[in-house]
Amino acid sequence: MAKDPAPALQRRTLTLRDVSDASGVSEMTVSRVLRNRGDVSGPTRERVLAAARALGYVPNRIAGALASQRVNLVAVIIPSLSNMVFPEVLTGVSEVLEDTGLQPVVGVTNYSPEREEKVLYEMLSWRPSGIIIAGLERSPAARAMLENAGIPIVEIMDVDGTPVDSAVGISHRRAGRKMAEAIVQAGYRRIGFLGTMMPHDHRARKRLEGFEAALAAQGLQVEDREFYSGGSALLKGREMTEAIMTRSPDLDFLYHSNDMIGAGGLLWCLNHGIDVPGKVGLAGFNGVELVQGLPCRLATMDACRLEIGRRAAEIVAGKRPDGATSGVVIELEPKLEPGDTIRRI
Amino acid sequence: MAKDPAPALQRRTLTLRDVSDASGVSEMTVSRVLRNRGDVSGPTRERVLAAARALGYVPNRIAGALASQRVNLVAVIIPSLSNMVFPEVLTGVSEVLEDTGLQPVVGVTNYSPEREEKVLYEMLSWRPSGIIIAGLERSPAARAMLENAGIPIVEIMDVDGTPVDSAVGISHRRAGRKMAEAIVQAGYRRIGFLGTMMPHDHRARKRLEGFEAALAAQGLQVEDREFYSGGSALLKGREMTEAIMTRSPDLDFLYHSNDMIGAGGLLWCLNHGIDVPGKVGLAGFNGVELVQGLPCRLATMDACRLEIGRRAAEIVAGKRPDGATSGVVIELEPKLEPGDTIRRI
DNA sequence: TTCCCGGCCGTTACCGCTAACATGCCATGG
DNA sequence: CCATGGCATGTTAGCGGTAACGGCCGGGAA
Repeated sequence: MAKDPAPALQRRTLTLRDVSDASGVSEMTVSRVLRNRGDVSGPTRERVLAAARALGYVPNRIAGALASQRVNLVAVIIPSLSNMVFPEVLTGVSEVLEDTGLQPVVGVTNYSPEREEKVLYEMLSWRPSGIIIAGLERSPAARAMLENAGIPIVEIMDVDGTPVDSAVGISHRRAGRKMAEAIVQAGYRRIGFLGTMMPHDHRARKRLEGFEAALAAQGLQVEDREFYSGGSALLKGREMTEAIMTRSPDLDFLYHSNDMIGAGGLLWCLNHGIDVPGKVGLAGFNGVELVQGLPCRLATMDACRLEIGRRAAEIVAGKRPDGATSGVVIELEPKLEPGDTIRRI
Repeated sequence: MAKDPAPALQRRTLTLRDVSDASGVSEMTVSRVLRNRGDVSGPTRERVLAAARALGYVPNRIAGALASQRVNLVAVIIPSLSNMVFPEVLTGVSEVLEDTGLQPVVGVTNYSPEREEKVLYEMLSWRPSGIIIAGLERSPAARAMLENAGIPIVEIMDVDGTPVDSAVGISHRRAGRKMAEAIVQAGYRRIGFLGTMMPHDHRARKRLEGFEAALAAQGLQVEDREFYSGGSALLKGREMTEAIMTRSPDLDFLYHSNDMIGAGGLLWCLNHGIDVPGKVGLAGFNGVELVQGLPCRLATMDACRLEIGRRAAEIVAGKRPDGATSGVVIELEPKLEPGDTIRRI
């Protein structure tokens, strides 16, 4: 922003008044210049900008927001930052918000409904002009807060449920189903499942539900399953795969609830000389970049993370072609990427 | 928070006034109750809380912050969210801030000085009560903003330089040096380097500088090098390793600027039946969880990310034993984890 | 010339909340 | 008995901006 190093020894933080004094115009005029709003003559504008820069003035948005009843913040509430999927959603959001004057503010819930409630409350207390929040399942209190917020709400990642307002995501039930169908189609019959032990990861649960439903439709079922929580997902993937394959050596497919444990499973199989995808097939979920670097490409399903972030941001920013900022529901289509770990028929 | 779903059909957002009307006391008393400050009788407190809950009132922090001149926000400014290292720093920060009433707000710069300047300006305009910011290198304007902010500033990750105020981190030069010494000690002599092409990743640069300096002290040098930018780091690690080993087949050690490309390199070596660590040794940097899941543990150096986050937060929160909130410099000691990819002597 | 209009800038009244002070009440002690 | 003091509550005056409106001035239209 400014290019001059501001003067040393500042007693208190600067206000519009300081800039107006320094440039000989009213505070209102300074405000107009700094916001680029209303008519100000060229020379005046220059004088004001010079003064502001020289002083190192940084506007006080708190005061500005209170007076104008407008806040350029969009709350983005997500369960976690550590699993590669949400950072990509954020990238999409930032991209779209970039030139709107709006700014994303991130809150993390750690998959805890209590924390979600707290984070939401905290966010709302700053009166953001929109909310993007992961998932459709939440406590009654959280739902009430969203309903009464009076701002655009976009629930993301998932469309299997009833949104408060708008929603952008994929159907995880359908994703699970699709994967099951592809697996059965490829001739696998004795299928194992490996996943996380997170009661609040509703999307993983829905994928499994869809997966099992599709198997059932073919007269099949999940033969064995293995769960974990915490720790290095890659390592857990190895360990769980070892465990399940020892216990049920006749499994011919391992469906993992995410790519990271899937990668671990793949590494274990390759290490043990198991023929992939001949003897055992593998699949994960999310389509993270990582899988491209593995010795052979893990089958996965792209969760459309970037696109979800973009579309959600477009809604809150009023950037949709139809201008709608509420009641929009967008279901994206996850793409199956068979990679090298499902037999080609 | 509240447990009742708030009443439907809210015309405008609620204010203290609405709660005070509903509970028959003054706004000031409501304010006292909601902030748990000052004396309020038990019954009054109950009535007020009940009314607030029933209405679904959410305080307006904007007004509160303006009136009290206090903001419970701590700005955390980092280069990226997508490489596993900063989320862990954030975890440490959140942990410590948890019970202080302070709240972290994240800004991402994408390793761009211009964006850093913008993000910082934006953050400062909300008058946070502290700043935690990655790195020591920044534009004069950014430095000036920090110097004039009048709040605790903690620069994190790195201590090789002059902090504006406080700093918590490791010496990346020393980290590079230490790794070089361990490698030479183990008998490796023809050493290659693989890294990112990011002119603004000063910490990676410093590690390389330290690394080369230590080699030079032993009469050695980096024999070949390979750089990348963008894409899946794991895949790039494989590709770069293939490239460098094809070009310089006599290299006996590959030092990677981060664990992700190191993991890619390791997978490539294992895939090509190269004896690790006998014929070729490998090392990365960061100590990310991921490396534990690889077929053999990549040598790495823990960057103390969690601890850095914690210590930084303690400073801005005034939680240090000595209560200092400025001028604190903490150098943490990165630990070499030799794993299985450096010969044991 | 008069009138009107648009460019430019200032004045006033808040935005919703809290610090600081004022007030009323009751129990207590001299 | 009244002064004293602590509790519980109310009143007042901003915090630092901005919306809305008003005033002044110069120039083109009537």
